[in-house]
Amino acid sequence: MNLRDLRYFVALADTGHFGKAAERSFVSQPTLSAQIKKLENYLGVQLIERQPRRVTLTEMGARILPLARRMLQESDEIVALARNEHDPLSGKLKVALIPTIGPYLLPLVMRKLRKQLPRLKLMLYEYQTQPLLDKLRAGDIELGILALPVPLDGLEARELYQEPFTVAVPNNSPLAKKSSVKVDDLGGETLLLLEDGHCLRDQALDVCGRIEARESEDYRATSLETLRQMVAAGLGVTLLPELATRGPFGSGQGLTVKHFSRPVPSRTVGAVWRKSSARGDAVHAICGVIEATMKEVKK
Amino acid sequence: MNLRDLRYFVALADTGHFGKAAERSFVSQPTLSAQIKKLENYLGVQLIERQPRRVTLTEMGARILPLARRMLQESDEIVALARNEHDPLSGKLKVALIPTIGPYLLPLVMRKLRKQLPRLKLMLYEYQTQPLLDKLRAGDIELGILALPVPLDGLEARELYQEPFTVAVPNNSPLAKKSSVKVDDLGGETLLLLEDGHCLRDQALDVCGRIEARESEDYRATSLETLRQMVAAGLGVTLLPELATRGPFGSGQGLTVKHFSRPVPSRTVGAVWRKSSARGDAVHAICGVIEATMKEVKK
DNA sequence: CTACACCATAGACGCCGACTATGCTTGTAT
DNA sequence: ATACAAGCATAGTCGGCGTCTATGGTGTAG
Repeated sequence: MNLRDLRYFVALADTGHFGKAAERSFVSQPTLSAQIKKLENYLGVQLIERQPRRVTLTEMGARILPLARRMLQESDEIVALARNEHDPLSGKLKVALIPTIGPYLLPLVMRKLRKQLPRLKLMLYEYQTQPLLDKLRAGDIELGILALPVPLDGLEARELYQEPFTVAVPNNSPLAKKSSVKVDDLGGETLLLLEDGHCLRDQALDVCGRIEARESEDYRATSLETLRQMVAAGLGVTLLPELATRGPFGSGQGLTVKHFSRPVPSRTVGAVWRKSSARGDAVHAICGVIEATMKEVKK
Repeated sequence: MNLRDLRYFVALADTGHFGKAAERSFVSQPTLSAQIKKLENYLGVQLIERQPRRVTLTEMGARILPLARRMLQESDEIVALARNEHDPLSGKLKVALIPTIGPYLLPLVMRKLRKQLPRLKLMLYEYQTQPLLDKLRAGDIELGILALPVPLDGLEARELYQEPFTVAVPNNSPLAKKSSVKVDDLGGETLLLLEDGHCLRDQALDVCGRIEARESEDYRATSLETLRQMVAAGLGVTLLPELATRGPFGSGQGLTVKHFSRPVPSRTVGAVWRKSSARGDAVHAICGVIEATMKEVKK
């Protein structure tokens, strides 16, 4: 069966006239005639009664007509659905961010994202790097924002911005008063870190690898906020990504945030998506907005 | 858009594998691949994400999938509807009979019709000849049972049986006692007739045309039953079709039914339908049953 | 009775969808 | 690390279906 035949049939039922139905269907009369006959043949039922001056439906034709109409309407619905949302920058898009980026980056970019990509409905999730990559590969999410590099198998990545690390120290620490802090100055300090699974933990260890800072064995923070509390309590120092020290998250309450002097250690924040993803346009649009926002923020 | 493409799409969504979907659809893998691509192109939307080891739906694909399924299901419904009732001897069939035949013929044939054509749902109507022919031509009914001949424009007819006329006389009439009655014996009698529009009226006038029976001016019966009452009341005599004198409609209650001696006047009862009707098979099946029944009855 | 309206049939043609063969990319195994 | 296997895309070819124009056949109207 063919949708085209159903269209012919409906046109014929509407006009009651082969010639008019053919005209309305933009085909010749013999074409429509033959296709109707073929449809009848296929169904094994006569749909149309060819009366001399008029064409009417048989009982079976009358029963099939509303079904045919519904099918055609649904076919139009599919086309409309696809064509209307044909815009690649519309529809739902599932985005995941790692915990050390999400809460600090989103406030900066969400308003701009909503404004510049108003038809894109972002579904936001928060996963650590490994689960994020798993869900990305499984197709559960479309885009991940995390710290690069990560192993890319079938994935594509785009760097978004460099995020310097800062060091958070208790107010009473000697470091708090230094005008400039170098990585080497952290020698001998107790280093507070996030629990396993957070990439920031590995990045911090990497930054401090060469020096003699010892990690506290007793505490493994579950979030940057608890980590901040621990520093303020004087239990040690920690590295914080710069975005986590902005706005309401800055110094204060027993804690001082110091920027490193050059060479400033940093991490690369980027976007990751499946190479096969159908949402490449939307992904790059989002990346563009984030990049632009971060360039402004740096100024 | 093509239903075939939707079938391919659904198969692909079900299997998540081009090769398997092609196999399930009984086509080669490149064929299915190309048609899916064409469908995506037509809709202007990517439906499928081709991941290396697996095929998944895009968000738009997931939204379209249920619509596609519904369409295919409805297409199957149409086919099932047509194929199941593909039997020409099934479905509704609207049949009209004239008032002087219906009430007397139907009791004789209905049981046999129901038995031999059990899947045919007869919708019965009663109209006088002219309205019956009008409704037949208009397509409101499919089959008419009436007295032939009638003007056949685009109609087809089939004779079913000969129905002799009988004469109904009051018990106290001299005719009631005669062993045989000829048409000429009706000379001088008051002839009671149905009102205008009933063909039986014209047939009776035709039978009695040559003789000197005068029609009663005061009464025009609206049905054979009132006519019978009028005869029993001694107001005159009338012609009755034989079927209207059988079983519960015979002599009695002040009325005697006399058969004519040869040559017996009669009328031809037949079936009429549109030449273009799609229900020729059913019509002829019904005619066959009526014919057979009437042959048995005559014995 | 002739002319017209209207659907069906005939014959030709172009395009779509099908196939086989092969290429390309990715993941896997030795 | 290299070779193989899996899996979808591409290339090239072919047949059939849907389309057209021209014409036939039938019923209606003037």
